[in-house]
Amino acid sequence: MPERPVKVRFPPSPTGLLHVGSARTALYNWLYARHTGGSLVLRFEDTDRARSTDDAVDQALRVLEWLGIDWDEGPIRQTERLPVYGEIAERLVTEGSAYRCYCTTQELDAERKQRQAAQLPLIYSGRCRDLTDEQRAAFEAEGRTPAVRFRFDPAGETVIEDMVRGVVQWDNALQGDFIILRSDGIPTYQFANPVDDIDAGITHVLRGEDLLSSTPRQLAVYRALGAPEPLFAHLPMILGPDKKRLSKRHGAVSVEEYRDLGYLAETMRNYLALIGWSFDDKTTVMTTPELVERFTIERVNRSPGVFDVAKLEWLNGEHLRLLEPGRFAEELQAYLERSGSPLAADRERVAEVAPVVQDKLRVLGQFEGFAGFLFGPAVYDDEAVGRVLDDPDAPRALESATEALRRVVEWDAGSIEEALRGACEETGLKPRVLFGPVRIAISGRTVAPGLFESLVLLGREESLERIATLGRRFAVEG
RNA sequence: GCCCCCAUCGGCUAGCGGCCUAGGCCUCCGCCCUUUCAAGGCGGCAACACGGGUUCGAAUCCCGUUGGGGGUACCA
Repeated sequence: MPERPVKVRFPPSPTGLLHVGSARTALYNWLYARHTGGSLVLRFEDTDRARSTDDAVDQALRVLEWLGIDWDEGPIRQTERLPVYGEIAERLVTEGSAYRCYCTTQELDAERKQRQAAQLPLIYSGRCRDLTDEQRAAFEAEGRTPAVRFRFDPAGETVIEDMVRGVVQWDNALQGDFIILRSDGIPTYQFANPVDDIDAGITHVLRGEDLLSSTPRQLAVYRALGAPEPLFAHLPMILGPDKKRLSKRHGAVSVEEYRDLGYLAETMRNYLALIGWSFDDKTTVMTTPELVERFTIERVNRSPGVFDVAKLEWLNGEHLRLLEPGRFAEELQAYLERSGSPLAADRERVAEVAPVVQDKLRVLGQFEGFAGFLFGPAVYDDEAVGRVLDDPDAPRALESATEALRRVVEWDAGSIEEALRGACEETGLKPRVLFGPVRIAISGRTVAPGLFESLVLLGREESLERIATLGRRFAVEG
């Protein structure tokens, strides 16, 4: 095989939301193209007119953009190239590599049922393989519109050397003649896919393992057309926690959902790369440039992998912490805007608060609940408040904290900490006993950013106000 | 039914005949730190599916079994 520069492609069918499995395939193709200095072609396989939608195309484009996966050619749509497939199919018919098939769906179904019962492989019988001109004319006269079938030579076997699976072979007798052009003239995947790959000069086909068994048919098209064959790399499937094919049943399955939950694109690239590929025995957290530099097909593994949200979440925390503080604030702001959060309006505040939450969040979506009290009135969690009300030391804690905070001269984290620790000594209360009620008083919850930083951001007046408000509840309820 | 692929801790994986009393990461469980939570530090539980071979030696090679996945469409 002559050396050609690497050219890969990502050909989703726009029939729904872009799945994490498809995204992983897109990522691998992109990483391979970038790693090798090759190019990536984006193509929408929309020959299933019933299920393909423009919305799905737009959505895929948006996801790819968000993921930072860019392409060098396209996007092209197969429905824009219909005449091309028609011409090539016609050529194959003329050359004898394909023929018109007049069988109806009902006839085909009946045939299949028979074979099923006889425990035979479910392939087309070849009934229309060698029709005479008279027979064809008769069918036409009946009003039947033919589909075009590829004449698959049943002799011998098809062998490929898959880049991840090694040698894989199939008995050609078990392939059967497959349809390349439906009776309405629209090409099938088995045909349009290789035709486009040939036209684009694709050198490597990296795709999901679910497409492995369609390889012999596509290769047959390459051969019939006398085109140079690509190298194949079939990637392991991504499974749900129950080891079944990942689907909506398993929860979030589209990339967009993870984006909306507050995952970083950087995290998705890192995580997706790790299902089915590894750099070595100890590297987990990788930036995208590192991924590009390190990605090779040789290290792609063969076995299917389970999509593990827990690890994805952990990894997102890692990437959040890796962000330079300014970038973190930007990501946070962008996320809040995109998700329509009211907090997004106060950009300055977001920038102020960002530093105190950067090392605590795992996903950006936690921000509102975590730091919302710094943007407006605290939302009091009943359980947290109950904890304070049940605490016999709480009134004293709130009181002494109030006094200490009143005395603070410079309202900064250091001075506040000093003052509150002083209050601990005066009252003899342990830090956790004294700080706990204060935290709940100002934030409404037990889980929040650092106490001192929060007090600084809230300001003295508001802080004291909130502490007093909670204190008053002892009079009423306590 | 038929064809193809796969098989290491609960999950992601390292391992490409001796370096393996099987390593890393996530999860989980302890402990430490501490201002709750988170983060961080330390430690722990936990796997070569099974059965035959080959070999001086097998997680690594071969065969079979079992299990899982995919395909078998005028879907892609």
